[in-house]
Amino acid sequence: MKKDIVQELGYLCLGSRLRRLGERLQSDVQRLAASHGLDIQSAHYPLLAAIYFQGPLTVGKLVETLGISQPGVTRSIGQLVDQGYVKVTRSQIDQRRRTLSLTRTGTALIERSQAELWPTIESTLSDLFTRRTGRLLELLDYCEDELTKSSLEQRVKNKLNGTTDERIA
Amino acid sequence: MKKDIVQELGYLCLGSRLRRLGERLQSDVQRLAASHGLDIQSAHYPLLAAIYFQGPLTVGKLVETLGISQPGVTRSIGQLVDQGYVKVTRSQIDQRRRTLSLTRTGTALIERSQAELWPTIESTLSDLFTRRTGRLLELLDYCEDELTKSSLEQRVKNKLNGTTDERIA
DNA sequence: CCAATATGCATAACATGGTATATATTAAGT
DNA sequence: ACTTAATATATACCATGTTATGCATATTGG
Repeated sequence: MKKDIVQELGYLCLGSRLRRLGERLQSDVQRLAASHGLDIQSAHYPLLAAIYFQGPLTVGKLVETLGISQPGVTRSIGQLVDQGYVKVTRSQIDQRRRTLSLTRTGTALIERSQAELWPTIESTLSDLFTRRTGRLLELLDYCEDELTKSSLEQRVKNKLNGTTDERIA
Repeated sequence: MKKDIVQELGYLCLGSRLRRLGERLQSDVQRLAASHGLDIQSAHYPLLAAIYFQGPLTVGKLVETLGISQPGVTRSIGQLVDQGYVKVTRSQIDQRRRTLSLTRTGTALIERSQAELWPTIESTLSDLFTRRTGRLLELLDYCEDELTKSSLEQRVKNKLNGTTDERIA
């Protein structure tokens, strides 16, 4: 690997590296979902899952549950409503509150994802990220290199095909 | 801590969590810089540092060195030129290439940052992130909680004031 | 030498996060 | 009851990353 500068700067590049690694994983998950015919942005999974597992929630509860900013939740919910996965009802007792629940389509999406996709992703990432090193930077180096050699998407597909390929993973 | 859902979903939330943790660190570093009178976006440090340590570079070389996309580099460089930290010269031999070097102001900015800011950030983050756990998710839980209790910014300031406060750090 | 390809950078459009602030509704204090 | 404060959500705008694509300049093959 090159990027001597990144390694030399060490923790000073940590913010940018974490961010980019996160974006990379998000887009891999999204591509995987797409290849299963699941039309979803991976960043929306946490919202849908929270509603699925905890039942109807308000925007504020979602913010609390997920630790994302309120405007972020509001926008994501807007998109999910447009896509028909979430429906909104204004509370009768408090007209400010908007209660969010899954539509039939939304529920189906989550159930299919949970059955077909999540376990493999979970297991692949767990393999990749569970490493003996306690030093984050080394773990980060390792994971970035590995994901460059073979993306999460590729790894998941290999796993599904039984091509476990331990030489790479 | 709440966020049971985030913990329950595990690696499925990893992308979003890494990304947001990264953004948080970036903005803390930026606030720290500002409080030292250093007018810089923290995401630009890697670019400036690369030019500082390796001498004048083209856009393409920066892309290679940092592992960031070319449009990302182009935009950041544009801002750094506007701020007067970087100057651009078109290569005589190849008119497509743009060579980037630091201005006097840019060099001063890096040298002051290196002297006054980077070592403390490095050491604070190293303390925080060097933990015995090999499981990334546990490390992530730990770091998110700790940074919620006391931000990187606060920790660095404590460190500079000798308020080491090992109970929190 | 000229057409075709390759290279280096720029531009456009999007994704996903953030903060600051506006608006609407409810709750509270006098 | 009526002003004021608090709460829930929405809107506007910014930061930093990404792909996809355009355009100018270099290089190469016939």
